[in-house]
Amino acid sequence: MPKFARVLPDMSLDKTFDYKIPAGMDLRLGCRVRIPFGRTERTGYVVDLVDKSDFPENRLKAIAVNEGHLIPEKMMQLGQWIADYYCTGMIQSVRNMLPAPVRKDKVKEKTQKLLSFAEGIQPPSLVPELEKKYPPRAAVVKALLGLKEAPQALLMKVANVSASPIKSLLKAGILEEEVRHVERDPFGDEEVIISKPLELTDEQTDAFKLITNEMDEEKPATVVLYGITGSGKTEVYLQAIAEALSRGKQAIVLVPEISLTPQTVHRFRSRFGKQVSVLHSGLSEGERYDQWKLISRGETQIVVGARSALFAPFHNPGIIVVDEEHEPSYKQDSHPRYNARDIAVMRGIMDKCPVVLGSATPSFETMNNANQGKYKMAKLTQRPSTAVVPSIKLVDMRTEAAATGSNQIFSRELIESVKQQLHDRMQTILFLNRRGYSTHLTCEKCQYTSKCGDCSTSHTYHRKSNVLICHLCGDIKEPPTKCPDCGHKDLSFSGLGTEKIERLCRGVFPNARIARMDSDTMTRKDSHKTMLGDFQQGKYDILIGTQMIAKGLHFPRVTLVGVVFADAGLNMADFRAAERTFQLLAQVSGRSGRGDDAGRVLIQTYNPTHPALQCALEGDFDAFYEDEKMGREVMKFPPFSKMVLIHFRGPEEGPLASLASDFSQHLSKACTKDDRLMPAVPSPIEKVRGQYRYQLTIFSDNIRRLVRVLNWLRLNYKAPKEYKIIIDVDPQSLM
DNA sequence: AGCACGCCGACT
DNA sequence: GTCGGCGTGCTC
Ligand SMILES: [Zn+2]
Ligand SMILES: [Zn+2]
Repeated sequence: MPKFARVLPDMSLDKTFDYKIPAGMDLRLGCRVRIPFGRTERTGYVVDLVDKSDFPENRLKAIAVNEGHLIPEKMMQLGQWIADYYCTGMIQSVRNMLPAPVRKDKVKEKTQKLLSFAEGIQPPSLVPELEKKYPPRAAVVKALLGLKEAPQALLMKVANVSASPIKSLLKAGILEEEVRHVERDPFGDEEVIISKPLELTDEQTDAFKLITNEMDEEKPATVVLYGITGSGKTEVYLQAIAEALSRGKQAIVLVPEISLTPQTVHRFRSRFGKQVSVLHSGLSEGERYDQWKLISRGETQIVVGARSALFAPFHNPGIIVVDEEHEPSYKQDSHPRYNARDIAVMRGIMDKCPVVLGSATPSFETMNNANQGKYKMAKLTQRPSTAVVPSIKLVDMRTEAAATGSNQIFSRELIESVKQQLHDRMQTILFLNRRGYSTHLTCEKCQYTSKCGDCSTSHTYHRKSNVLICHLCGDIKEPPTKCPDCGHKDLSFSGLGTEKIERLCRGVFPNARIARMDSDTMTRKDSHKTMLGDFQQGKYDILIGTQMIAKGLHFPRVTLVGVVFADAGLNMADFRAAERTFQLLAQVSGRSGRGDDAGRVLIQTYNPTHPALQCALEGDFDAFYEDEKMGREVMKFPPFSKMVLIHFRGPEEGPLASLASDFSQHLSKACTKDDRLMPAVPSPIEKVRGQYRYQLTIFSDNIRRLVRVLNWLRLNYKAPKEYKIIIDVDPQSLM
């Protein structure tokens, strides 16, 4: 055992302190300890074990208590990597790896009182006499003969008695009570019938073999499982996981929060039963605590969960699955701003286990890694023969405008189709391809959006100063007073919203029952679920919404999906606009129909030749990838460079702008030819909750070096009071 | 980050 | 006289 432990106190101090290790204390990296600190005692984490200290060794204090090993050694290494790469302090990274209830350790172990017969009691012999005098007590004894031991509530139910006969039996010394620790059960009383592994198709077998072969490699590769909707990715995961378990290892399954439904968890529980634990935001503090402890004690072998489940404290994971790997929600939007998909790959390297990235529409970065040979690739292209796919059609709104004499929001074809749906008592989803806040100036009629020629990115409209700004290069432009394409005078800042579509809809279909879902109407946390539930039960005919209604796409009575303006997504000021639009349309088109009618998808657009739309229409992912590759290579957008976004926040605009440009100056001194430092600009959303926002973008061919520079600035560049500098490496949102 | 020390003003 | 404002400095 080394002489000293380097300890990180659990407060936002982010400095380590060395301590003597008392004789006989078995410390490892990742232990939680109590340390004397100043004149008090506090909690900390052991981050290093050393034989020499920089501090005068005779002044070192000793660790007070070892509270136990919370974080596996390799995860401490992972935590340090995250802190370095995403430019945060180690303490934030360590905290991030522990669920709040575990870190605060305020959760009480749940206990249950179990009733059983007292020792030395011959219960059957008691029954005849009790039956004469106290029939309820006899019922309790008879019930407990079968149960052997039971909590009071269950005993009352089985014996069909009140609490009093049990109390009497306890008093008489016939029953005794034992207090025992139990785990809180997040699964309710759900009965699980264990399912047998399904027979794999040839493609699934190939995928399975590709993954499991990696388990024997010294340096297991990451495998992309590219499988169209309904092609059976999950069965491949399940059998690969079984293989990892058979080698005495554990498995981590990440699923995007919104896909983490009881049905998803059930798929895993019905194969692996009690070996499965879950970690997600729907758990109570106590449940989360218990699930984490089960994993930590090695009592479960599999975890299914959202982003943070990646930090499940398994000591020897044998496989890590990231389902729907393209989902932007894998990126955390607070410090440390890690992407769980990328960190999964990193954990796979550290734990020497294969990582499986599954998706029907892999992200461009992942495809690129696969095509460059960094990742291996397995494809699932077949659906069961019983599956039906919807018919997809692009509706050219330019010819629609020519035919009707003016620009329209709804094409005649869409209107007729909806009317038919209403007549047939079938349901319709009207989809607005928008993500978050609209920040560009768009022609309401023809969807024209001004773009920066240098950066092929939409200009951002800033209402206060009435200018268009390119948020990458800072190019400033006067907004046009009328649409350069169609001459329309209303160029709208907010873009077409769901509200307006609802209004129009009520006008065109006055008798239809219409529901609208967006982040404005969905204030309560579960109102989203409620409305989807109501829609599924047929309480509405038409559902209007953005991304968040994606789940409804799979409801069987939804046989028409109208994408109102596919262009809205393409015009977002984000180099991933085309990719996101393609993924969304592919998802809409891939809706798995059951029964005989998968229905129709109508995609309205002013830009029908756009590759993202054409390729989605034809389901041609490879063609889309090739086209997108050209665009990104020319611009050197990620993954052909790395991107860092730096946010500046503060209460006054002038000082904030100065801060941003001053920081930029300091940064530019440390930049090399490998870095492209863009000017500081006001953020697309200039002000949020009284805080002004500026941002600056850096592209780099040497991210490790850039990150070292940024870490140095983070520690040494002091922003004025009330002003914040936030570093976001590999951003998913450019706002 | 906490927490103490410390050095000034305003209230009993 | 003492209560309390938060500036400065330290924690192995
Ligand atoms: Zn530009
Ligand atoms: Zn126009």
